[in-house]
Amino acid sequence: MREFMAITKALSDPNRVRVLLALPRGELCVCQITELFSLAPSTISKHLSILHHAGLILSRKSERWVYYRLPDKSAPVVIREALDWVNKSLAKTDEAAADAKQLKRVLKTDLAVICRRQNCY
Amino acid sequence: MREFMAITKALSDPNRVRVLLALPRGELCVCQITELFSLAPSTISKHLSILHHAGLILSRKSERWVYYRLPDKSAPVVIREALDWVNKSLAKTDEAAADAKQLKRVLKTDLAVICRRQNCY
DNA sequence: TTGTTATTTCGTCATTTGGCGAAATATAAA
DNA sequence: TTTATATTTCGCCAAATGACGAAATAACAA
Repeated sequence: MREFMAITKALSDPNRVRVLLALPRGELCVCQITELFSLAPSTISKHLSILHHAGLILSRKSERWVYYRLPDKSAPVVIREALDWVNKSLAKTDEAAADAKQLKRVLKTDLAVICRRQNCY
Repeated sequence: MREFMAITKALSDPNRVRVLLALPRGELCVCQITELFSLAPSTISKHLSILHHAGLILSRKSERWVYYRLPDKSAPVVIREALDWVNKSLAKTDEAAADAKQLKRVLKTDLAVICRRQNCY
């Protein structure tokens, strides 16, 4: 029950759901997600921490960057079903399409440029 | 997206999830649910309103009582999948078992007796 | 070493949430 | 009608939440 509530609480914020919708195309580092949503890095970090704590995303550290990704088929059933439900329900919505478009732009931009941009906040 | 977030927000409170776990055995009126969870009637009413607004439960008024139930197969896919996910994930947990046991006791008790008991709060 | 940079943690603030009791509403009974 | 009762709405309060910037941490570069 505790584990399940961690998942539903993680899913109860729209920005966290948007993160889950952005990740199926592949892992993203914190600054890319920050750029995608135009929120403060500390805010994004908190959201990612909540998603990670619930088991909805995994992380990998490489050099100076932390990359977050969706778990694979070996994840617990409750997690896989939650992620399937989210994607099936929202993948084709306008919001997801708008984020996908913006994500394409972010992915085209050099990572160093994006990270430097964060200092403006 | 808005509709989806109404569902995830409704699922983000443990007492509301407990309501969904209590209903598969059949509809319950507000005072039965109030008795089951030992919360104030106004609190239960608010929870039921949130679940109802999200489409996770349906209501029926009969005489002085309002009965809440789970939607049937004709409900939107997003709703059915959410309810399936909740039940599949939690039906066999200790919390659900404890509530089921308590529910049996509530169902054995005369409705009039239960309702009168609410005045004690 | 020192400095740079990506991320996280901490402290603060405004908003939301979940709880309650009192009052309002709606329906049945007298 | 008046009374009783089941539920909802309203107003309040304490706690949780989501946002931010500043400071701390971690890892690379000079």
